[in-house]
Amino acid sequence: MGQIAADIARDISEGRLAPGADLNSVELAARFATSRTPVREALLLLEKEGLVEIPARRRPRVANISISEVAELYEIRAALNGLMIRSFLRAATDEELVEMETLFAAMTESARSDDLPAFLYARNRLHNFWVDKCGNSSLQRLLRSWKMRMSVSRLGGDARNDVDRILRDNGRLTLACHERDANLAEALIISMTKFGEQMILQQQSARAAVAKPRPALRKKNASPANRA
Amino acid sequence: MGQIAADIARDISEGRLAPGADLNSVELAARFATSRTPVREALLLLEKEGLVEIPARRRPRVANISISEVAELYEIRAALNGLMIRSFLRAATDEELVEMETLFAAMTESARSDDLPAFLYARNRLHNFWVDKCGNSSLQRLLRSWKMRMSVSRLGGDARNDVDRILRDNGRLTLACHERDANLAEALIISMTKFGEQMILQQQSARAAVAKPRPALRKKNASPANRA
DNA sequence: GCAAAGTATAATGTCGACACTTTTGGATAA
DNA sequence: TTATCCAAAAGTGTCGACATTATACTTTGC
Repeated sequence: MGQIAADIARDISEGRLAPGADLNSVELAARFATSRTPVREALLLLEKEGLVEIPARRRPRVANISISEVAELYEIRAALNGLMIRSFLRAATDEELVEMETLFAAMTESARSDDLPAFLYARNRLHNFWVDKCGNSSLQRLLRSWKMRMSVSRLGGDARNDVDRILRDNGRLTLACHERDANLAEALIISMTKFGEQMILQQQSARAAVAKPRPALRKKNASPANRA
Repeated sequence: MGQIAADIARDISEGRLAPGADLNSVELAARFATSRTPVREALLLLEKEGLVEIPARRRPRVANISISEVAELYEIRAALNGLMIRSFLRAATDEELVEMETLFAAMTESARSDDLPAFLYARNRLHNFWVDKCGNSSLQRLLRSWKMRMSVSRLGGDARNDVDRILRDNGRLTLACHERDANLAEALIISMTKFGEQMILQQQSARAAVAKPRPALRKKNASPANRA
């Protein structure tokens, strides 16, 4: 992906650019020390990824994912994750299964030492491992491009409460993979994906309750976030 | 989608632009009576859809889908179609099921009168109906954008031999939907999707055997197809 | 004081131009 | 002939400029 698009995508999915934030090409061009053309290209790319909305003739902004859309996306993601883990088990060598268990061990370890960032990182590594080794490059691209859209401002949060559950689920899935039980692995990852959806929805409603004294339309000066 | 992108996409998926055909932005800009900027935008869009390849600094060309990629895409498509038909059955009203049967009746009718184009059109209408009514707009977008990539030069062909099979399969699926048997419907549509894959692969190898006296690299004048 | 209308500012989408790279096609050498 | 090199032609990616359209601010009327 283009460097500019990747940068903006990261800013969005790591929460530095909130949903609705202004993405006018002039400011971005200045920020990236380039003309508007490559910026426009990047924004169009991100629009297709679903991270950005570009209403005709209006300024692009960070996409605002509705509750119902979250549900839609997670339903698709659950199905694709199921296919992914099946493909993984079909393609994986025994050595790779061992590698997988090493990755899970890292999760366990950081959970034991109460290191939340390390734990989330380890979980990511494990999941990415499955994706990378599933042997279906189109599926990889699809899942990766959606990961961004999903993980929008997910990290941090109050994931601490869920560490146990996440650890347990991933342990089960790792075991199922170890035993090459594709049906079980599929069922597990689908259930896990749906649990992830619940977490997102909770967070979203919590956020909506706290940070919305007003409908937030028609503000005087919009999004002072990226004012140098 | 942009008008230009849609036009080019149609030319590709209906076979007027063969895989590998040149898509340089100058000619396209002339053809669409515009500057290169909107053309470039369209090509980038189509690249993301998978219909076009744009090597850096080189001329864009119609994407060439490899055998293994076909397999990958169909595996994903099978899973998504399964989800789609489930979602359809969850969302569909009884009236819509009646409408569905009307559409299937049209298929039967055109098969009886040996009208192949009408038959394929009716099949498309039925399938699009399911997609349109599945109630998951993200899934709709995804399936639609892939349909193009799949149906690349599919129509016509020797589908005549397969009319019976297609009719039978769609009949079964329609019936399963009528009875709201989601599990059966899913199994059927997955099997149908895989059959579609077989057809594509057959056609592709047939074509490869016939139309490839040479590796087709380094030709003197490439693709005189779009010379006005 | 508040809403509506009007004006000024700012951003969009498209264009033609430019420097640089790839491709073409021919000239040269083996 | 066939391969290698070189110059001319063509194409790419990026830029700044422009007309058009949206937004922000100010003035006007109530």
